[in-house]
Formats: sequence, C-alpha cells, structure tokens
Amino acid sequence: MAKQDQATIIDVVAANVRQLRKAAGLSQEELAHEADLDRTYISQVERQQRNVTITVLARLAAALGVGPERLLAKPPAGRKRD
Amino acid sequence: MAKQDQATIIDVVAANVRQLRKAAGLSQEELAHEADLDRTYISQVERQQRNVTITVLARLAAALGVGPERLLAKPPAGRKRD
DNA sequence: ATGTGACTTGGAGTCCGTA
DNA sequence: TTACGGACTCCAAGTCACA
Repeated sequence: MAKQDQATIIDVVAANVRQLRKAAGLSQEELAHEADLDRTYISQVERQQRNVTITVLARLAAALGVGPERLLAKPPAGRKRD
Repeated sequence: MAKQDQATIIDVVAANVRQLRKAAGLSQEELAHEADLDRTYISQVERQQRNVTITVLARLAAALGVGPERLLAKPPAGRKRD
C-alpha cells in the first residue's frame, strides 16, 4: 500500500505557498506586492484555482525567499492528520 | 560575487528537458507521446520559446521518469566558460 | 485581511505545413 | 529526426466588484 499521493502539483504548490507565506509572517497582500502580483491572484493560487506557469512560480519563490523547487516539494510525507 | 544565475527558469527547464530526454534515449516525438503533448511543443520548450505551466511540467517530469523539481534544478555549477 | 465569480487580453498548447 | 513558421483554440494572467 503505497501512499497515494494523488495530490496534483497544483495542490502541492498551493499548500507550499500558503505555508511559506505564513511562516514568513506575510499577508496575501504583502506577498502579492513582493511578487508583483494581484492580491486576489495569491488567494486563488492558495485555493488551488490556478495552474501557474513557471515564471509566476519563480516570482512567488523569490518573494518567499526560497528556490523554485521548494514550491514543488511535497509535504514531508507525514500524516495527513490535521 | 555570487555566481549570477541570471538564467531564467525557462532556460533551466529547457536545458533539463533536453538533457534528460537525450539521456533517456528518446526523440522529441516519443517524449511528446509519453507526456501527451504535441511534437512541436517539445521542440519549442527545449528552445526556450515556451513558458510551461506546472501541470505540463509535471507531465514532462513523469514522462522523463523524474520528479518535477528535477526539471527546475540548475546545472551543477559548471557553467563558467563555455 | 481573505474569498469568489466574472471579465478581457495575451499566451499556452495544437495542428498544419516546409525545410 | 528536428527547426521553424502560420493559424488556430482554449486557458492562464491579471484585474475588479462584492461577499
């Protein structure tokens, strides 16, 4: 029984953006400003409603102070127990 | 002076796709088939003419047998003089 | 401070060729 | 087998009004 990571890459990016943003103590609006994006766009990304391009991914990563690949990293395979 | 990776994420992905595709011994057409993409699209990606979405990035990675983050990994710092 | 639906514009992604 | 161009469809980018 492998763990089924059926989670799409969109879900992964969404979770990472939100998690890293909060870890950085930023509001969506502040992050939007840093990444030169619209406030509501950030909201949509975090809500898994956007299939972002790699250029936007790079901007997000830069604004969050991490490398782009960090945004694709799946959660540490822990439990889904929230 | 840190090494300046002014290379855009598009350049990085392009290089990685081409390199991994060749390493896998696939033609563009075969890779296109595996990733369920158009033949000419692969060509354009490798020539840095396309800004791919993360879903396509994931499909390419899967077709190449690697994780998506692998496609964003920059070349091992060997790039000094060509 | 965030969520959401609707909207326009530009580009992602496809298909046709030709070299 | 790949590069390259044109023409096409559809969706991502980017923004807004309002909850």
